[in-house]
Amino acid sequence: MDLAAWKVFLDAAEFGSLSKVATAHGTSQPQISRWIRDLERDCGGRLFQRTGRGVALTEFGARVAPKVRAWVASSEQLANDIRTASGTPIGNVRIGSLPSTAHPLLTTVFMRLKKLYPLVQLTVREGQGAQIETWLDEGSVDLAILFRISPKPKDGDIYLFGAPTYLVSAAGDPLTSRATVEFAELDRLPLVLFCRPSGWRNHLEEVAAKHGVSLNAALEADSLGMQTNIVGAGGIYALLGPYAVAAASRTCRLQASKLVAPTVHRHVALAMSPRGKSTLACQAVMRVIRECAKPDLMAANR
Amino acid sequence: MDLAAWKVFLDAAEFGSLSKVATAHGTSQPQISRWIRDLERDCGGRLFQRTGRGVALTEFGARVAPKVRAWVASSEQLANDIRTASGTPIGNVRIGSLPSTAHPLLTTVFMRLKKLYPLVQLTVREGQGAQIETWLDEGSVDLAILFRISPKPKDGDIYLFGAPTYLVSAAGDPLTSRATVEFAELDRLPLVLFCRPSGWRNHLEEVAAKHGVSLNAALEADSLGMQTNIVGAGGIYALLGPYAVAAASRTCRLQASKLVAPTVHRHVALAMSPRGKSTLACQAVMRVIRECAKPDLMAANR
DNA sequence: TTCAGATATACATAAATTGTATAGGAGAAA
DNA sequence: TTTCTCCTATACAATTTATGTATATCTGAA
Repeated sequence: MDLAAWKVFLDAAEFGSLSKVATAHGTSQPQISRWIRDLERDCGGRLFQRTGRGVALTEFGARVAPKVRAWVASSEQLANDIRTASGTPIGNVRIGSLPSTAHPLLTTVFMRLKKLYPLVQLTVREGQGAQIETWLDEGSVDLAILFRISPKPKDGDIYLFGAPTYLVSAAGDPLTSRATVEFAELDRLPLVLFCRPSGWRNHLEEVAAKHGVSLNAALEADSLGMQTNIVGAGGIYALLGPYAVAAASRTCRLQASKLVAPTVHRHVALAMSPRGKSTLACQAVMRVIRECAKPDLMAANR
Repeated sequence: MDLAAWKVFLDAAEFGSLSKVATAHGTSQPQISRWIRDLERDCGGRLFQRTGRGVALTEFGARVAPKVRAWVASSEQLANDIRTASGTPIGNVRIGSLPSTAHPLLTTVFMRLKKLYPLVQLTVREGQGAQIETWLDEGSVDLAILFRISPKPKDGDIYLFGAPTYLVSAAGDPLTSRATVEFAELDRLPLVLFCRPSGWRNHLEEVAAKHGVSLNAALEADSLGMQTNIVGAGGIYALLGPYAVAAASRTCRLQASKLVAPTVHRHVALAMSPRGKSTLACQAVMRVIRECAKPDLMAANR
């Protein structure tokens, strides 16, 4: 009764493909093939029918799948119970984060965590907003740090701090030489924007429409590095948060001006996966993140 | 959540000693030590307190032990369910057997089993009567083949066939030259008998007392091989069943005479462990054993 | 303080797991 | 039907992991 192998079995039953399971688990396809073979050897019967286009549960496989599902759930429940009972946060916590906030916030979190809870292991995946949300829903990350637009937290989200939006250009650009720039000035300005679908992109378009401003998406790029370099070359502008500006400034000589009238505000939020197991380790990481996100600490790190 | 490791944990909690667990599992002590260490690493807390005279559960260990016990039970339950659902007998079946009946009965069983149910793996342990009963009670064997004296089966035992008792001597001995020998003739005869405690030994003594015969235990030996060789050297007699006689005859030149007036009868019985899991494999093995024990087949193999 | 009995560690060896490359098959499309 | 494509299974080499032996270390008892 190998827990990992049976979890693979359940995944394979769901995906209908060993290759996809291999990708999802970050391993090779032959490996999955062997694990399933071993399970079948131990059971004395075929669990899957190989169809040349993937795998499908046999009648036997379908019969045991629900029992296995229940057992896997109870096993993970027990693992959590034990770790909770130990009183020491331990285990792996997976965080999905925006590239811009990964550093320095998560760097600080990591250092602090190592000191306070050395047994907690952090896994950080970087991604764009929509992808991080997908990860959260799938349960492939436990926590996420992302932008929220709504002024009030919901779904158990915790708002860490607000993030105004800056118009970013190459150094020396007259438009961004002042401390602030009005939203209306964005009209027909060549912008590099994030690819759709993006909640942030939608929000920008909405605000623009409300103010009769037409956004000119000269380029769509999800890569922050690419946005940065394009903007650095001059003649094109980006709309970024403070972290992204700070990070980008280390690479190119840039100049940023705060967007006002209206200010476009986002919130950096800490979100939990709805499928999340609320382990001690997870709680500890959340606690540390909130501590590290205190404004005074942030200022010191910025 | 490694099932095997947690079973070791439970055993260690019961025995209070890693060394004993190692012996019971047929592995080395450092191995057990490492498994426990790994469990403790994964849990984030000490499960055992090392006392210099073994190990004792910590408060934490005591707290998780019942949950682990329940989970281990449910896991094994599931394993059985799955194998039963497969419809194919599979898995390991452990049989405790008397040395005398291990061959040829179990040899035949093994061959037949391999043909009918190739996925069933047999583990045969040989031992004396009392030890086999211990194994049955402990659950360290699933099935046992042993002697029963009572004329009627009980406890779910299945009687395979009757086994009369023979007086065995070296070849050429006048006392055993006839086909039968009367019980009364055993009086003061130098005998090699099985060690106490032994149900068989007790039964012999009882019968002897009832007939006013005094048994002379010139030697007590549980080893069948030793009994055989001693008897083969002459001047001393043994009381054995037909299988033992047949097996011994292949080693030494012996002569056997059936004990009568009264005949002392035992039954070769198939017993199940009270803690036994009635798997398909176990049922298959029992079926095959009963088939192989049919008198006509036995005669052909004798 | 010494001794007996137990667990932990070091290291060499044996075994298993894993990934890459490749072969073999079953459906889909022409 | 035939070809093509996508997927699973197998061979093999390299690495990692697990295991046993010998030994060190520790704790409680006399």
